[in-house]
Amino acid sequence: MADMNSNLKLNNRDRAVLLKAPFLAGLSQEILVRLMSAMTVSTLPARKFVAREGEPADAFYCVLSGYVRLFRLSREGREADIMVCAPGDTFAQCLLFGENAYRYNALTAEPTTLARFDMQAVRELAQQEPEIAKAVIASISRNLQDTIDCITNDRLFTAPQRVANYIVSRCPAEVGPASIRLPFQKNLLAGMLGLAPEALSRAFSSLRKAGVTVRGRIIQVGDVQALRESDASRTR
Amino acid sequence: MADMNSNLKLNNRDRAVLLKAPFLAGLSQEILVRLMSAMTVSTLPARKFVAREGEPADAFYCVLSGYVRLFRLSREGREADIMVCAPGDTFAQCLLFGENAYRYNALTAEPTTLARFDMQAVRELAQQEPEIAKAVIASISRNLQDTIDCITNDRLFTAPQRVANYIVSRCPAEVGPASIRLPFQKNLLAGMLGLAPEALSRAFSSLRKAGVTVRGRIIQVGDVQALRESDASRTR
DNA sequence: ATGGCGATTTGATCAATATCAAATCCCTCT
DNA sequence: AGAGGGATTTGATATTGATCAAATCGCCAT
Repeated sequence: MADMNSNLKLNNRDRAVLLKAPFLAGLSQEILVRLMSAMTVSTLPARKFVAREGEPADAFYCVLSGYVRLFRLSREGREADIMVCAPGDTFAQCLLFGENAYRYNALTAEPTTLARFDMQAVRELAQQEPEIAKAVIASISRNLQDTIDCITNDRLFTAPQRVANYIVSRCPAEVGPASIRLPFQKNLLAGMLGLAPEALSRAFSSLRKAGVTVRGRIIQVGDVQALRESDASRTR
Repeated sequence: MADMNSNLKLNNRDRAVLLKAPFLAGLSQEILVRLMSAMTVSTLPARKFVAREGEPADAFYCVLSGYVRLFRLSREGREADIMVCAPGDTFAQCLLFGENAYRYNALTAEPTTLARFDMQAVRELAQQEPEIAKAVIASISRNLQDTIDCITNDRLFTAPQRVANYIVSRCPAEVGPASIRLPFQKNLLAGMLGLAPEALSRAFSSLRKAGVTVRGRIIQVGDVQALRESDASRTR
């Protein structure tokens, strides 16, 4: 990436995200140092490709701030989102011991800071250090679980149900009222849920009767438990 | 599983499948011996649960013969297939260093022989032997790729397109005529492709104009390349 | 606070697929 | 070879969500 701003220094916020990322959390100091020697940090503006489907894969990434959208293109140019990576998420790790080309496009959805891990270097570290191999296994596993959740959501639930599930999953409390703020544009959320933006919008409005109010990025829920158990989450 | 037929001896066919399974292929003799000490073999009749969602996960499995259907249930009892495991496929490996409960149901679709790997034992082996850790990473990665393919298929293609893709993927030749036999009931295939059985049936009949003939489990394709590039694989 | 513009919503329509019911097929067992 | 029964197909209809167009909203820079 020609216009990437690369530097070795992390600001405090990014460092905190990195150390709490599931991939790195729980590793010893010594191991962290070794892993971070295979890492560089860079910041990209919105709408830049981090990776393109078919390109040789020589690095995987951990999002430190911002969001990265992973998607594939059909022959006619329609896009299918695979997932949206938030701070702390890792992507393309599954290419460590497998294919050597990216299997999807990765595009920043907004200005984004990334930790870039050199594939070859980490491959070698993982062979030497069981702790690193374990961290890789754990984080790919989490990825797989999330992807499986995505399939079952798509196949089991309607649009309003998936939206309700998403809202509930982001509410801090299990019961009572809640107010959350979407961390990104509705556009992105629609893609994540496998919906056209119009369908997301209609899903929100169909959730009004379950006590959901939407104003811009702010979503208010009358009662989280009621939403979880509402018709919208049960029909089909 | 009370009615499981457990034995340590593998017949030749099952042994060959096991050694060629992506998870084990390429491992050294010594490592294989150690892994197989954490393994037992068992044969189950059709329609037996190998695992149930929520149950503590103390083993993962490699299919040696037969088929295992992985699926989740909605609250109302509708089922969503996640994948169908064929001989050589491994499942539930992603629980090695993560959750300790199965995240989905696993049900034999027909009489099935399985290699059962003790989770705890393999966990320890993977910590000691980088080669094993590497094999685990590679096979979970493959799993993740397949699951991602599944999502993009669902989101990008219509029923006839997905069916056409499936047929093409199973044809031995890239071009010219082909005749394949479905390895299992159409029921299962429908689930794999995220379709109701009726929709699969209609998809097949809509592929007649692309040169596909179906009689029982036998599928004849006039020209594989034509099918790959047909409208059925391109519309949308 | 205000203007402007991209993002979102709303409306109308259409295409895809689920669902339920009935007819037919095909595999297996005798 | 024939019967029986589950699997599959076909038909009719209902739902869901995509698509295209137009109206409106809300965010951001003045």
